[in-house]
Amino acid sequence: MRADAARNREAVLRAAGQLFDAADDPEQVSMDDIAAAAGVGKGTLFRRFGDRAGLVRDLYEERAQRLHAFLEDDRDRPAAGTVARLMGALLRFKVENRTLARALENMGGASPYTNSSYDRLHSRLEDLVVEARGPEAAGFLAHALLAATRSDLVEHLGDWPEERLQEGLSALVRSVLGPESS
Amino acid sequence: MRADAARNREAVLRAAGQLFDAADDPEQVSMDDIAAAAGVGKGTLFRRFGDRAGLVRDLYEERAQRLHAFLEDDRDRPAAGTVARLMGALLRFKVENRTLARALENMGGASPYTNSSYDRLHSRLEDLVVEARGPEAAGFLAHALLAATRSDLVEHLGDWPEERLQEGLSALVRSVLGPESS
DNA sequence: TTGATAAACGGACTGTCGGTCCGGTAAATT
DNA sequence: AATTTACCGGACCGACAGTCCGTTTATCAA
Repeated sequence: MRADAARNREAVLRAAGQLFDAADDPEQVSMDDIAAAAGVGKGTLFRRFGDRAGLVRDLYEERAQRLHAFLEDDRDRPAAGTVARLMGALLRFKVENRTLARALENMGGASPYTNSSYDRLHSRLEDLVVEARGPEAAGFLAHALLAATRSDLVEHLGDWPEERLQEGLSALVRSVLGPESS
Repeated sequence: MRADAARNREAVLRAAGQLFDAADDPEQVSMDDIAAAAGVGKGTLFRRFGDRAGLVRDLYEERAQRLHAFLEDDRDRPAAGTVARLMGALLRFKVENRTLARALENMGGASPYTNSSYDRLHSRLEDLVVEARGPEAAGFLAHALLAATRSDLVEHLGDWPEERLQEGLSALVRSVLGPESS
């Protein structure tokens, strides 16, 4: 990748990140806005990212790296509470990246599910569910846990204090994995 | 409402229903398509339904009446298994109305949550959760149960036999409400 | 240093779609 | 039959995702 290309890629991701963070609704952020804010032509956006979904996915996954790094560190902590910590961290992430997460999840197609971050979370969670209660329905239960952090649900419950959401999530985790999982 | 207006309203809902049923992706169905299929001008659509979201909501709620009628009948059946029956019926509904449900849930804003069908399901479910395990986190748990039937999840799991989805849902219900809930 | 080459650039352009507007049409009412 | 008024349809508009192509520039070999 040529140097100017790499520089522009960074500029675009940074600009898009700021615009999504500042917006209440992902639809307020157009591709033209992003190009303008990055000081770049529109063609550059589409050449690099393919389409809007690609740009949003790349930005989301870049931000999700922090989350996955945390989960990696978490591997050598006590097993009890691992799922609770994972879900807690995920909710934090969704709250901190509300608009970007909504952009990703509303993109149509199977967008909430066609990104590597989701796959990684799901397979980790599935393993933990199997460990805690056996293989029966483990795949589905892992999806169900993740569905409880869907960003439009978080948005819908926007006037709840985050603490209350965390308690709800925690009750859900205890229900699915058993009381010793906290 | 004038007679021709009522007639056109019906024609539009019927046409829209057929188009969504035939489509794989809600975005394949444009407002122009619906107007043309209904034999009606575009203005008529927007005058009656306000915008695309309004039309989709009205159509969805019309179809959901069957579901709510079933849930009403279900009130005088044994309490054990009520939640499981409700969730099962809801999943059936989502499968039978896959594309329409995706249209509703992807409409942006808090669209999956701003329709009377969701509110009714949520409050019924919340009551049942309170009855089974007390008020703690009941509201959130009811949302979480409903989130497990999100139509894009159903879509993502499109190659699972419906039976397997039902089993997963059933395992989730037993976890949240206790084993005597089946 | 320079010249050739291919990658990258940018912004004008296109097609589509949701939503509006308004001159015409026909129900309803007397 | 005349009048009113809600309703109709489709031409029109603005916005946006995505494309195209003439121009620029990084790279590298001579």
